[in-house]
Amino acid sequence: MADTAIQIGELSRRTGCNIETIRYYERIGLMPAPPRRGRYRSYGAGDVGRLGFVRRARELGFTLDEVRALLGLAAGGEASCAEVRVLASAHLGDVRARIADLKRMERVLADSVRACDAGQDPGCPLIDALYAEPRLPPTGC
Amino acid sequence: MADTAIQIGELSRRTGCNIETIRYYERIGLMPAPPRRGRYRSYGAGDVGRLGFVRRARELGFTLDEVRALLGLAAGGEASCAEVRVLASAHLGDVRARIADLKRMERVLADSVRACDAGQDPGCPLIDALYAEPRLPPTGC
DNA sequence: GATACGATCTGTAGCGACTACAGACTCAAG
DNA sequence: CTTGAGTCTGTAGTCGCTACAGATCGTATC
Repeated sequence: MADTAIQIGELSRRTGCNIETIRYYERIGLMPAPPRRGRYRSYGAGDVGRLGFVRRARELGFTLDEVRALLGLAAGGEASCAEVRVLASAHLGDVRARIADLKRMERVLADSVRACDAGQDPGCPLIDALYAEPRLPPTGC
Repeated sequence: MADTAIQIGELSRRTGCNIETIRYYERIGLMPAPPRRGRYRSYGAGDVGRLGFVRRARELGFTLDEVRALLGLAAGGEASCAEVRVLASAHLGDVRARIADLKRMERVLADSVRACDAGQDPGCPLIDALYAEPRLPPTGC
C-alpha cells in the first residue's frame, strides 16, 4: 500500500539474495524488469515476495526451471495444486536419489578412513581401493 | 609385458569413461598426453589403471583437484597415507554436510506433499510454504 | 583404384547457477 | 568541491563435463 519503493541493495538485504544474482534472475526472466527511478531499479513489496519465493524454492533444491514453473502455478490459484504436487514429488524423488548416492559414498569413505586408522594394511587402504578393479578379481586369465 | 597398446575408444570401453572426457582430462593435465601412433593416441596398461583410479575417485565425489592430489599421493608410497586420510576425511565431512542439507530438503518436501494429499488447506501447502516468511510472523509492525 | 565406413583428430561453444570483475554513473553528506 | 557508497552495464570466469563441426585416418569392399 505505502510507497515502499526500495533499491536493489535493500532488496538484497531483505531476501538474503546477492545483488548480482538478482540482476541475473532479471536477465533470465525469472524476475520481472522493475521500473527505474533515474537509472536505478525500483522494487516494491511484490518483488520482495517473489524473490523470497524463489530463494526458498532454491533452498529446497528446485532448479531455476522448476522455480519458473512453480511461480507460474502459484499465480494460477487452487486449480494448480495438483500440478505443484507432481513437480514437488518428482523433485522429492531426485532428492532421495541424491541422498542414496551420497550415502553410498559416505559408507565407502568412512570404511576407508577407518581402515586407515586401523593401520594394518601394507599400503594405503583408500588408494588401494581406488586402484582396485571393481568387478574382476586380480587372479584369473 | 605385452604390447597392450590401445586406442582411445578401447580405453573408453574399459574404463567406462567417455572419449570426450578422456581428452578433457588430458587437456587439464589429469591424464598425461600419451604417445601417438600416427595421429592417434596410444594408451597402455598404466593409463587404464590411472583413468580407472580417477573414475572411482570421482564416483566417491572427489573434485578433480582432489583427484589430482590423490594421484600425487598415490605415487608417493606409504608416507602419504596420513595425507590421504586428511583429504578423505575432509571430503567425508563435505559429503555428510550435503547429506544433512538434502535431508532437510527431503523433510520439508515430504511434509508439503503429505499436506497436499491431506487436502485440507484452502490454498496449496507447498506454494504457501514458499511464500511464507521464514522468520517474521505475518502480524506485527 | 574408388569409395564408403567407422574411428579418431582439433577446436570451440554450450550447460546450470551463479560469481567476479572493470569502468562508468549517480546521489547525498561534509 | 570532493569523497564515498551505491548502482549501472557488459563480459568473463567457475566446475565437470558434453556436444558439436569439419578434417583426417585406416581398413574393407567393389
